[in-house]
Amino acid sequence: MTQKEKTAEESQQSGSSRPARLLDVARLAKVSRATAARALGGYGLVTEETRERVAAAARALNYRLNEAARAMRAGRTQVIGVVLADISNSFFASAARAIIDTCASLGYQTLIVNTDDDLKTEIEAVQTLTEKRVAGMIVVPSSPDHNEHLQKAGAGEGRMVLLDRRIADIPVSTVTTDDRGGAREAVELFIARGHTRIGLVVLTAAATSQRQSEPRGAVSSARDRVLGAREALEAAGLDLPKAWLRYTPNNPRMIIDAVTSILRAEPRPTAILATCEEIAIGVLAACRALNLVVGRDVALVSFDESPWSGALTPAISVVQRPIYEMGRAAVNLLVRQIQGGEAGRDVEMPTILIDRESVFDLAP
Amino acid sequence: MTQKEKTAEESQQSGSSRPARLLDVARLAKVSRATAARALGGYGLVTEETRERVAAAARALNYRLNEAARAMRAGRTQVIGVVLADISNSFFASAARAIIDTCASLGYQTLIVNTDDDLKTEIEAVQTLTEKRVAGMIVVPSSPDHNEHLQKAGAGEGRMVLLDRRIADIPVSTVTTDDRGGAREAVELFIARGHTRIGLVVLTAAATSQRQSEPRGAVSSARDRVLGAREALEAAGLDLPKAWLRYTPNNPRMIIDAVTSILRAEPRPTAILATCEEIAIGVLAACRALNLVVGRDVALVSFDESPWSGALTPAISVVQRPIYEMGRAAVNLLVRQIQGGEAGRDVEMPTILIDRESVFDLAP
DNA sequence: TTGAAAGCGCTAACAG
DNA sequence: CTGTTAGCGCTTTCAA
Repeated sequence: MTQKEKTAEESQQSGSSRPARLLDVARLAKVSRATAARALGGYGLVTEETRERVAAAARALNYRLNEAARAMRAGRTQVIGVVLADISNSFFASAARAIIDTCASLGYQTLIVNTDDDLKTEIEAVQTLTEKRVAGMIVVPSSPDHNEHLQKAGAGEGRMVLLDRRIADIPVSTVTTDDRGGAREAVELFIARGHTRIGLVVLTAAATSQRQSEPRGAVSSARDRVLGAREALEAAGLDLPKAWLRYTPNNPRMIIDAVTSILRAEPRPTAILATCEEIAIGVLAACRALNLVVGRDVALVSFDESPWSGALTPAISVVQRPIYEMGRAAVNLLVRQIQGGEAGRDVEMPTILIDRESVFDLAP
Repeated sequence: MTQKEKTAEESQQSGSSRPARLLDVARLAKVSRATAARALGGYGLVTEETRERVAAAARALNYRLNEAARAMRAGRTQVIGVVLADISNSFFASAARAIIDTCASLGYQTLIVNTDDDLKTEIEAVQTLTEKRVAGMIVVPSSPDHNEHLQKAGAGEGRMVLLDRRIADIPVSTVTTDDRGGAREAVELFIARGHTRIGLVVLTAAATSQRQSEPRGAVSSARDRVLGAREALEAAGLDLPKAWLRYTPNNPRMIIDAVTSILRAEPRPTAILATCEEIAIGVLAACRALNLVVGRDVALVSFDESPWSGALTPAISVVQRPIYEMGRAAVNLLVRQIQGGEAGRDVEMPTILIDRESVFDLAP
């Protein structure tokens, strides 16, 4: 025992002393640090007897691996960063849930950052996560145009997967849903029920106030939903006049105003496609205020299933997206990149139209 | 230039080389590591000129601090761990939003773990976070009884704050709301409107199926709401027969069953207090199925405001909790502990009863 | 005002 | 099968 290392008190009192290090365990078990590491880490060759002695020592000292040290040595953490607009939004919350679960099952922890769809915040977040040496990140990009920061981070050591929104010309794999197809089906349902005056309310952080034309910087999922709706309308020879189309930022008051202005048009649409839950809520609120009844005066389909949708009267028809699966797929793609180094392809998941009661039959 | 350290290629090509270290910056700026650290870290004494040279070098090399190394040296990370039941649940999602925001503004990142209110998962989560050397954690405890793991983690280096639920006999500061008062006010509102048959549906992970008596291990917030409701009933000389009380786990089907069985009682209650959003949704669904109309046949008050509550017809009256403020308070308490070492007191925040349309007047 | 050097706790290459 | 040893990148005395 000629070890010259600093003598740490081998006290077992939990409160007073600093947490035990590997060295302390090794000492108590009367082995070297290397052996202790092998025994605890379950790699290399160690006698069963030694292993047990080490395990006992670790238990006695209440030893916990110092992840920071391990991360430093490995040059990388077991952490995956998630950059999204707003965790309190139910879509992102569900996606986060899936991401956290999947990460946990693969031995990763999850660091979450909100951007409020602000590009500057997003750029900072990506930098911070890079500094933290996360193993990879999952990003819901706030802008379809600006991607230098993603390029830089994704190209380097850190792996990256984009979620929910595509970005042009960037070699980063992306998990999305078929928003276009979902919107198309929704509008086709309206048309099949006899609706010809169909309105569309689009939520996008790119708009600063409610407006009739697509703002610069609208994100792919929002644009795709408009595209899909237009496709279905065109196929049926129907028009989408500006009076029935609104883009609005995510603000309850402005959403209600946007819906209201559509419903005040002459003639007013008999059906509205809401591009997300917030808009659907706005449609409900606006109809209430205008004394219109959803499911009788105004047909409604909304993107994204919510626990409320099916419980309301009338039950709201929705374009359901496989949110949990999206989050899981993103993590799997990312981890495969981290571990295998393979590039991974883009994934586009199908939507499901759940037809409930909010799309009434418009007698011809 | 007789530095004997390994020569790292000082290439500026972003893709090929490893990220620049402090040493690389120091070399390029022709100073020592210590000086470079001082210049970049903004502490100690450095000439303005040197500082600028270092800054320029850092920029040129696209230098990013290695947080893992810093954490290892400091023995602690700039990360706060959050252990909660389910991030996809809107209450926790909002709390998480507040926590992440507040952490970010104070220079901390946020690691989130879901437990699904499972004690074993919670114990593991606390251990993992301890291993990661988080600066502190915010825990929504899944059980009012088992606290050894929290004691151990909270007593040692890592600081801790409990959120939403109290635990007996533990020296850890806690942020809660006045659930008892909130429930009391809600029931008082029912009574003021002439309701005397008042039902109560309580969500608790401690129940494995819907039942009429309080399960072991129900969490303080759930129990307090029952207590508060009972207080108001007693004060009015009213009874709470078992037929009008149900405890149910968080499962849509079981929630609906619980509500349905109450509404099938003879006589049936004219008012129901729902202890959370999930229950409120269940009440809506059950009423739908039974052809009862909320706000006319059944009065409803629910805990926790949701964007849907005010948009529905009838608009749902709720006991609103200051969720964002709770999360913020928890972080502030925790960070004060981390930095100042002070113990920090418990915080109980008030609720607000928002009276909308779901509590109708019961003519005498 | 700057530099040299000693570790933080862990892992892995190499030697015994 | 086990031990010795050399760092990972950073911060921080202590000396110059």
